[in-house]
Parts: sequence; C-alpha cells; structure tokens
Amino acid sequence: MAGGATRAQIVAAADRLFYEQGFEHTSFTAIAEAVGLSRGNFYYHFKSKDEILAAVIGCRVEATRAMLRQWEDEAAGPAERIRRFIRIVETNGADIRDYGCPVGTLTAELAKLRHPSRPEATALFTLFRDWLRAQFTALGRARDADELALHVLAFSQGVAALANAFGDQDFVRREVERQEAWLAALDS
Amino acid sequence: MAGGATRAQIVAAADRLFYEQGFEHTSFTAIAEAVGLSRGNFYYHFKSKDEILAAVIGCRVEATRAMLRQWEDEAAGPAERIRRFIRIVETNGADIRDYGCPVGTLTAELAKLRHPSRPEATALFTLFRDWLRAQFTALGRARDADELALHVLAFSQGVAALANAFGDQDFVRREVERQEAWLAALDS
DNA sequence: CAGTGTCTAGGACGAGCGTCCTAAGATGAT
DNA sequence: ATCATCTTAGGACGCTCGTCCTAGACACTG
Repeated sequence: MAGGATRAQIVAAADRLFYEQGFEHTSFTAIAEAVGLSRGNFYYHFKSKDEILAAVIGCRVEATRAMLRQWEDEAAGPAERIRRFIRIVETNGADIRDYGCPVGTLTAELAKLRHPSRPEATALFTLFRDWLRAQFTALGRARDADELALHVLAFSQGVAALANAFGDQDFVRREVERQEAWLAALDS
Repeated sequence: MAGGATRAQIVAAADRLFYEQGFEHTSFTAIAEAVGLSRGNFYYHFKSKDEILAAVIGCRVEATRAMLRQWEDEAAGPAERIRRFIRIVETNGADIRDYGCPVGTLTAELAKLRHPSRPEATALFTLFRDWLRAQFTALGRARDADELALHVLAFSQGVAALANAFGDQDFVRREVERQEAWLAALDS
C-alpha cells in the first residue's frame, strides 16, 4: 500500500523538522514541502498537527527500542553497553552540536507549551532510564541502579546542551572520557 | 520618568513569560495583559518583538552579573563560591522543575529558531563559564580551569533538564551532593 | 467497461500573529 | 491658560497558521 509509505514519509520529514526547528516553529507547509505533497492533503493522513507529533514520538520510541536492543546484542557486558550510551553524544556529535538532544529539546519545548503529548515525550527519557537501570543492576549495583541511571542521563543532557550552545567538539570528547573513567571506577 | 518604569515592567513581564512559555509561544497580547497595557502601545516602547528579547537578555545579563558579584562578596573562598553555583539548581528548584533552566532553554530555543539574538543568549552561559573558570583558577587549577568550569556548567544543565522532565526533587538533591563531593575531592 | 475505494491538489475559512498608524489623554513648562 | 511633549488606547493591515471541504485523478475489481 502506497499510503503507508506516504504516511511514513510524512512522519520522517516531520521528525527531522521538529528536531531541527522545534515543534511549534515547524508548519504544515514546511512538512509538505519536505515531502513534496500539497498542504491540504495532510488531513487525509493526519487529522491534526498534534496527531503528527504523536506519530513522530511513537516512531522515536520504536527507533529507540530498536537501538537499545541492538546495543544489547552487540555489546559484550553491561559496562560496555553503558559506554555505548555515554558515547552517543560523540557518535551523534554533529547533530547534537547543531540541534541539541532530540529527546531533551522536545521534552523541554512540550513542557513550556503545556502540550498534551508531554508525557509521551518524557517516556522517551524513561526508556533510556529503565534500560540504563537494568545495566547497572546487571553490574551489581541493584541498590542505586536508578540513581546511577539518572546520573548518566543527566550527563548526556548537560553535554548536549553545552555542545549545542558552544559548538565545542573537544569539550564533548573530554566529558565522554571523564564519564567513562567514572564508570570504570564504579567497579572498584 | 514613568516611561522608564513602564519599560522595565514590560521587560520583567516578558522575561517571566519567555521563561515559562518560551519566546516564540509568548505573544504581544500575553505580555500586554500581564502588564495591563494595550497591545498596540508596545510599539512606542519597543519597535519589535526581537527588541523586547534583546532587552530581556540584557536584563538577565545584568541580573547574572549582580548575582555573581554577590556570591563573590558573601562566599569565603573560591570553593564556597563554586558550591553556591552547584546549589543553584536546588535553590531555584521549583522554577527549574516547572520550566527548566532559564539560560539553557532560551539558548536551545533560539538555536532552533536560528534567531539573530542567539549569540547574546549564549553569552549568558559564557558569563557563568568565565566566572567559574576564575574560581577554579583561584583554586589552583589554572591549567584545566576552563574544562572544570564547563564540567560544572554541564552538570547544572543536565540536572535542570531531568528535573524538568521528571519533576524529581530528590534526584536534584542527590546530584548536588554528588557534585559537591566531586568538588571536595578536587583539592586532594 | 463501469464502478468503487484510495489518494491527491488546491483553495477557502476563521483566528491569531507581529507590525504600524492615528487620535486622544496626561503632564509639565511658560 | 496655552502649548509642546510624552504616553496611551484602539484598531487596521497583511500575513501565516492549523483546519477543513470538494472535486478529480488514479488503480483496482467485477
């Protein structure tokens, strides 16, 4: 069915534009131009802009789940998996420098807009939080696993915010090294 | 001159609204209602919305400078001054939980909007960065003072982002303790 | 070939936006 | 009291927004 493909194209274009320009600043016209469709036609696929947002968030949830699954398959142990997460601010360095963290900036914007879909955006954070907590638990830190998970999550948010503000890649690299050293020192 | 007072009232109201709702989402009408003036009259005080933003940023720069000066007066040494900064995420806990960091969220929004005033917003970060670097230098860490300053800045941004997302004050308290322990361990 | 359901283009619609103008009120000096 | 200046209210303007309607193109089925 070609409709499903068109819908997926719309979601993909909206996903990128919401990331680069923010949700509110992105208009139907901009998404339509990106996909190459007429503006009015959107109503056939989505009844409102909020519905596109919901689809985008759902798409991101799925992509995040897939990425975490892949990390579990590829990485040897929990420590290596956590390192994968820590390095993500360096792996996606260019995008983060230009547009910040996709999860963090969307969550912050929806909070200011008091948007109904805010909890769904926060759930993206929870996805990482739960996954990290599981890794720290496997690392033998069941007692403070959630606290450590939030700490690593906060690290990534802080680094992303400053990387975006100052555009400094060296800073990102240094902070990743520091955080990896912190992780290595956890064992002892 | 009453005009100066009115102008200051407008800037104060806009400052708060930009913080709570974001710059783009805040309309002239909303600011006018907050101040109790007619919408059209704004053109007498500010030629455009961007001009209000510039005034708001300038106001925040001045307030930040005053706060940093006060910390220098009140706090005993550089370590205590840095602790003041670290604790700010707890001191302003309620606002940060509801609206995030004023500097971080504004910088992120203006980056997405590609707004001309973005450098001025980033300068707010630089204000803290330079001040922290000076404190770390006074602490005898001249060699890596800037790196340490950015690290502390990243801490505050990360904590603010997650505090806003999850609304968890205990998390903030724990992270402040952790960061203070990190600072205390720097001496040795 | 007729008909049916899927998908699309194009534009109308009311609302809200930032901007800008104009006339009138307030204030103070002469 | 008169006048110039500062400050205000109210609304018009053109534009873009999200929303929604309608007519037709297209592909597939009987």
